[in-house]
Amino acid sequence: MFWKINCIEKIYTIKCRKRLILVKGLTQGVVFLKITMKDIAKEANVSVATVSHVINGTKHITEEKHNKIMKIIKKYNYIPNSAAKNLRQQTTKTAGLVVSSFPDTFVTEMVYGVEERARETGYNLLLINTNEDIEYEEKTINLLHSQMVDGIILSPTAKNIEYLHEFMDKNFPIVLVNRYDPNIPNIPRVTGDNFQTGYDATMHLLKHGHKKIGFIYSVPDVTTTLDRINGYKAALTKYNLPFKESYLEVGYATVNGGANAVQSLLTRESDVTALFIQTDLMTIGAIQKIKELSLTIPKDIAIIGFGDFASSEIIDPPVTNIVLPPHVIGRTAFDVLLSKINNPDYVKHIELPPTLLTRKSCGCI
Amino acid sequence: MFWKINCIEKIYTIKCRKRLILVKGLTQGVVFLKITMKDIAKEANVSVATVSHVINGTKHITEEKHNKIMKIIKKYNYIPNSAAKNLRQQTTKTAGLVVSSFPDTFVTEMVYGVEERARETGYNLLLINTNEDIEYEEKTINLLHSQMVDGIILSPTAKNIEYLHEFMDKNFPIVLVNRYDPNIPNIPRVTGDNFQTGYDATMHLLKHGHKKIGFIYSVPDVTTTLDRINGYKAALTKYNLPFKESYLEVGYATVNGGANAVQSLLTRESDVTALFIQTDLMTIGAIQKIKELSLTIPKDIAIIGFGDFASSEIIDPPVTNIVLPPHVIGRTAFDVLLSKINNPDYVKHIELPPTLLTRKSCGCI
DNA sequence: GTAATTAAGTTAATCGTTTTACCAACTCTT
DNA sequence: AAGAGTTGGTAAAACGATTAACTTAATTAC
Repeated sequence: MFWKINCIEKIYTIKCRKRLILVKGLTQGVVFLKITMKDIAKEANVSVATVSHVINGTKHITEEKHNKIMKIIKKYNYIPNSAAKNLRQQTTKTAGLVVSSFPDTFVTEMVYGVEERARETGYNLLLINTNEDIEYEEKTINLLHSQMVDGIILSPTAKNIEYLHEFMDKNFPIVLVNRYDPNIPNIPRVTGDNFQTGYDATMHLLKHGHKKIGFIYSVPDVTTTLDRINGYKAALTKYNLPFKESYLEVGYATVNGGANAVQSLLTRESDVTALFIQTDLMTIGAIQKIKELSLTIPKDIAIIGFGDFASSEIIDPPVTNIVLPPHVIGRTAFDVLLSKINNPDYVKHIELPPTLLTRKSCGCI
Repeated sequence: MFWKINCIEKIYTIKCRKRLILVKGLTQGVVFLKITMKDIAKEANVSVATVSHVINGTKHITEEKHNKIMKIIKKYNYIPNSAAKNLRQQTTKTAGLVVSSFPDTFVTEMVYGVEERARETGYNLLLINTNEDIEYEEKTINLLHSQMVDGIILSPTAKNIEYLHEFMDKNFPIVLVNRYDPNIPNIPRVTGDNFQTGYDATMHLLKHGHKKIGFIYSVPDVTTTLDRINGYKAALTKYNLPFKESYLEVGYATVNGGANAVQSLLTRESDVTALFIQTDLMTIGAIQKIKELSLTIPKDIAIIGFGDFASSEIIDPPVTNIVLPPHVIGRTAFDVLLSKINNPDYVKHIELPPTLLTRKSCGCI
């Protein structure tokens, strides 16, 4: 480290680009030592404790000294070293947001919701994308736990997150968002009401005469998918219709995936008259493919998508969507995390209800 | 702090949910002391230095001790405290990404690019959105500078970022992305070639006979906008056409903003036959408004948008877009930051070229 | 006028690592 | 067999803040 060269404990004022820059130690070569609280204290002729008290308002200090210290702090543009502060205080005012991927605008909006609320409450946000890699997820959470963040909002990769028990037992605040593990009920979570989402969308199609409804999901074996399928089943049951496994198809949350899913679903079950599609990109791919197959929407195939992407209204035909409020989910998740941080016993499951936005693509307008 | 109660320096093994949890100190009530390196060392009958060397591979340790220590580490699921590590090493392996807002899929994609590269190189990412608040931006960068991150990727709010001089003089690694300040050339940056973007899009319209071309931008006085306007002007000059200020209109990067911009532009300059629109949401709003006005695209008004959003192809009519590669820009920016961290003298300006994706909306197919 | 209280500052311990400098015990050289 | 090198390990000093406990002086109480 270049600054280990026998430093003179003195602060130089050097001129640099029209402004004064204050540097500690030798100024020849690449020597840029950061100013510390000790330097401030020395210059103000007080102890470091006093400086700390002035900065944090933890003790009353006479106005004279207060002003003197503040002036020096300003002059040096001094900011307390976060690492030292974190170490001593055992807290970082930073939260971790661990998502498994950014498949669609839904997750993106949710991230912005979390970020917004964090900013409002003075927290920093460490964003991590595990890319659906469960080992990386566990590794990451371990790392974050080691004094990097005060708590974590996690949208887990898999439905099975047994490893979280360890952190719960250690009392490390974790809040689940969007996805969860039904076997771990005593962990707070904020999600959309996915059962209702599946139910409402399906009911809407059933009410308008559809009987063979395809269901294109993005990822298997996560609660968002499973709950929506359960809602879908419940609606079918309500109409005394049988549930057929072969009406389900996976689309991997991409445009191409959506197109391929439509292709295989329609070759397998050619009598399908409606589709419920779980992410915006898949919906776009599906519409593309349907047009390619010279079928018309909604005459030949009706469509309900999930998540109201901006272009829904100007697509031909405008797309009916069922939506959950990702931004609110994100904000709420952060608030829940704060509650959990402040009260280790806090456990609450929040489910936000869906809304149906009817447009032409479902033929029901 | 509840753990201040006269702790017994001993580690208990308690049973909890089928697994063993190891806790230091008293186990009654809410006492969860984290295991430290000292505990590991004590149990292994070695010094903390040895444990540290084993963990970091900084010195050769006999296999016997090595294994013993590793076993204990595993048993306790021990991870070194990051705050202490950061403090001692004066580095955090964390980068800050400061953006001014998330107006469109472009910025979002760029963020994912940065995140992806950070993950690949073992860095953590602190994401901050300044919400176009320049004071918050400066405050944030100050905070991050204080030992929270090793460097920053910044997409600044304003064109004028004089305050950065201070950090440059202090040798704190900052890389600009997307936007920059032309008055500060000696700071590395990664952007799209916005001049070329404006030039190419305009040229394409001019080539196909358009002479009165409206330009809807999102934010005034940032380089992305200014450079594209310059490209637009250059193309007009090439065709010996005059530049008219009144063909420019601001749209604030929202759907409604785009719609309003079209409205006011067309009332002011009713003879406009083509529009070049700078963000996806504005494009969507513009198309909505144009349909509302019973004009047809591209017959009455041709459109070129910026940024290829997924639904471009299935909108009616499919939208011609000029694109820059946000994902690559993000990735590249992170690589540049790494270079800057490793070599304080590194300065490079990287500009990535645009691509035109021709579809029906510009009438040129 | 003495004791008790308050106020303003300071001292020094502490947070949990990393890393330099040192030591003791071997192994080679010659 | 003495000196030089090497190897495996440790003690202790950082890193830069916060904060409990203490001091000293000034004020108030009785």
